[in-house]
Amino acid sequence: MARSQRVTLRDVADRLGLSANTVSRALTGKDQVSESTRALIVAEAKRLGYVPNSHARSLVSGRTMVVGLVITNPSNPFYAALISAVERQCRAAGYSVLLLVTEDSDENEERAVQQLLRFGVDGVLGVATQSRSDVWDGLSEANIPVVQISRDIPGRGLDFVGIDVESAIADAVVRVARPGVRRIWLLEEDLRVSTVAARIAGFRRALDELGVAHEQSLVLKVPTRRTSGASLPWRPDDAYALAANLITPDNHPDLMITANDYFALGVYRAVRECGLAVPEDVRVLGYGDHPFAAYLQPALTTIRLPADEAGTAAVDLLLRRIADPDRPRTSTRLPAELIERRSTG
Amino acid sequence: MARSQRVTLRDVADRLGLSANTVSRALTGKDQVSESTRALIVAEAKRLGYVPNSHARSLVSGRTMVVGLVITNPSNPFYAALISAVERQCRAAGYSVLLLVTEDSDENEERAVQQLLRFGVDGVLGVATQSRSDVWDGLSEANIPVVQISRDIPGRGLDFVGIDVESAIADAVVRVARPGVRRIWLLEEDLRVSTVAARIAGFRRALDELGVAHEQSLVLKVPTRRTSGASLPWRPDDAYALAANLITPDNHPDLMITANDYFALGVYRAVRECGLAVPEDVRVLGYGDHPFAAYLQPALTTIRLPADEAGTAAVDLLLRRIADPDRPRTSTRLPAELIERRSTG
DNA sequence: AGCCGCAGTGTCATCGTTGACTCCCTCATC
DNA sequence: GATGAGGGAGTCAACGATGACACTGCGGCT
Repeated sequence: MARSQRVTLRDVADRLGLSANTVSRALTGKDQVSESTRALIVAEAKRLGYVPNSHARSLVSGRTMVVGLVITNPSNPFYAALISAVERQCRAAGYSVLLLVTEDSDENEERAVQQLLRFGVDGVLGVATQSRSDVWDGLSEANIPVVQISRDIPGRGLDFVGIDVESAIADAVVRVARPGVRRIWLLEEDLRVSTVAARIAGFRRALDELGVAHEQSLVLKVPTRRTSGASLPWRPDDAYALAANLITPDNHPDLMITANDYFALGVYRAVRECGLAVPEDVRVLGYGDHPFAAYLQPALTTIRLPADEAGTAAVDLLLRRIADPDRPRTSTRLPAELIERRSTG
Repeated sequence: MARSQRVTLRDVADRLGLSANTVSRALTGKDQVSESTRALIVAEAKRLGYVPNSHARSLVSGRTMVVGLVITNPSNPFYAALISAVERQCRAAGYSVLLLVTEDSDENEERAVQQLLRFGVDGVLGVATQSRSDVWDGLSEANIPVVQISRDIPGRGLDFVGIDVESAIADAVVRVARPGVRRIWLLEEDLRVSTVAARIAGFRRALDELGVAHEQSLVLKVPTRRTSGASLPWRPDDAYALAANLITPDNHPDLMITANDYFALGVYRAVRECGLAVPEDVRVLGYGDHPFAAYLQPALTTIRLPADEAGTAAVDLLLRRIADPDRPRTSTRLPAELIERRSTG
C-alpha cells in the first residue's frame, strides 16, 4: 500500500490548469468564480477525494471550529448525558468537540487548559474542579470564551449554566416531609464543590421552612475515593457502610436524603438490614433520577436533572459568546423536577 | 480588554535577539543549543506565556497528536467507561481526544469520518454503526490507522479490540442453568450489530451444550427507540412492556437472559406482577454488571464487562499501529466474568 | 601556520489555505 | 471608437512552526 499523499488544493488546481486560489474560492462558496468553472472544480475535487486540511485553514483564519469540553468523569451519568447533548449541539452548529477529562484533579485540569490553548479552540465548556479558582484565567487572557457548567466559579466573569440545586433540594424536602418528620439526614459526597454546598444549603433552608431544629439533623459525608479508573464516582457500598454504622432501630432519621440515587441503594439495604422499612420508618429521597429509581422496591422518589437542557443551553450560550465577545455575562440556573414515588410515602 | 495577540516563537526570539528557529530547537529539546541560551529561552518563553500553536506544528510535521474517538452513545455506561479509559490512556501518551458521537446513524458516522479526515488525526478508535461496512475505508485510504472497538467489521483489515461476548454468554448460561431448566428466553436489543449477534450465538451454543431443544426457547427483541436525546439507550419500561405481555403463570421461561441489566429491571417487575418469583419460578441473568445489580431484590446475577481494559488495550494497540503501520493486524477478545448472585438461585 | 571538525546559530523554504491585491478581458456606455 | 465598470482569474504574502542547509567561530590536529 503506497503511502498515498493527501490531495490538496494545488492538486485539484493543477489538474484543471487553474490556480489554487480559484479552487479555494470555488469550494468555499465565494462568488468570484463563474458557475461553470465552479462546477468543474467541485466535480474534480470530489473525483480526487479532496478533503480540506483544517490545520492549514485554522492557521490562517484563526478559527478552529473546535470546542473544548472539560469533564471530571464521563461515567457520571449526568456528565454522560451532558457530553451527548453538547456534542450533538456542537455538531449541529458545525463544531467538533475536543474532550478533556480531569478526574477532579488540579493537575489534569491545568494540563487540559494548556491543551486547549495549544489548540486555540474557539471556546470551552467546562466543569471545574474548583480546587483553585485561577486555572481558567489563561483561557480568558487568550480571549477564549469559557462557559462553566454545573459548578460555578464566581467572580471570574465567566458565563455559567447549571441547575438550581439549592431550590430543588429545599422544595423537594419540604414537599416530602409530611407532619411527623423531625429527624432529617443528608448523605453527601465528600467533595469541596459548589453543587455539594448548594445541596447542603437547600437542606438547611428546608429545615428552617419546616421549623425543624438543626440539632435534630445531620449531614453525613461518604468518603470519596478518587476513582482513577473508568468507574462510577459513587459506590452504593460506601453509602451502605456509612449508613449501616449509624442507623439502628433506636436511632434513625425519619427522612434520608442522598446526594445521588446510588447512595440511596446503600441506604435501602442499611435500613432493611436493621429491620426497618422504607418508607414506613425511613423515607428516602434520592437525587438524579437514574433509570433504575422507578424500579426499586419501593420505587425511589428523586430529583430529575435536566442534563440535556443544560448541555444544549451551554452550547447555545457559548456560540452566542463567540459571536459577540462583549455581550454581558450570563448565569442560568435551570429548575429540577421532583419525581414523587413510593419511597417517601 | 485588548485583543491580546497570541505569543509566537518570533516574539520570544525577537526579545532575545535570536532566531525563531533557535527558540524552536531550545523548546523542543533538540541538542543543538547551548545550555545557557536554552535556559534563557525557556525563562523568556515562560515569562511571555508562550504556548506552541499545534496547528502550525501539525501542518509541517504531518502529525497532530490527536486521536479520534467515535462512539454511538456516551450515555451507555459501557461506552462511558470506555471513553474514560481511552481518554486517560491517550492523555498519558500525550494525545488528545476528538470525540464524535454517531447515535448509531449512518449519516453521522459518515460525517464523523469526514471530520477526522479534515483533522488528519493520527489514529481513530471507533464503535461502528455497522449498517454499512465501507464507511471507514476513507480513513484507511488516507493511511489513518483505525482500531474497531466492541463491534467488529470483518474483512476490512482493521485492528479490533472487543469482548468475547459469545463465550461469555454461552458459559454463563450453562453455568446458571441447573437441572430442571428447560425453557430459556433471551431478551435482546433490536439492533443489527455484531454484539447482539454474538449474544444470540452464545445463547444457541448454550442450548446445544445443555441439550435443550431450540423449540423450547425464544429470542425476544425489545423495540429500539432511536434516542435522539442524551438518554440511556435501554429503557426498563420497554423490556417490561414486552415481558409483561408474554409472561403468565402458565407460560414463562425458567431462565430469562437480558441484553443488559436495565432490561432485567423490567423483567423483575413483569415476573413479580403475575405472581411469580425470582429466582424460584424464573431465574434472571443480566448483562453488564451495572452498579445497581448487586442491590436489587434479589441481587442480580450478571456478566461484568471489562470496559476499562478494553479501552486501555485499544489505545495501546492504536499507538503500536501508529508506530508501525506494517505490523500484522490484531484481533483481541477479552473475557467477561460471570458474577453470580441470588437471581439465579 | 593551516586545516578540519564541530558546536552553536542563522537563513530559507515549506506545510495547505486564505486574504489582499493585481491583471485582463468583455461588455455597456457615450 | 475610446472609456469605464466589473466579473473572473492569477500572484503574492502570510499564518507559526520545523527541517535542511549554510555559516561562524573556536579548538585541536598535523
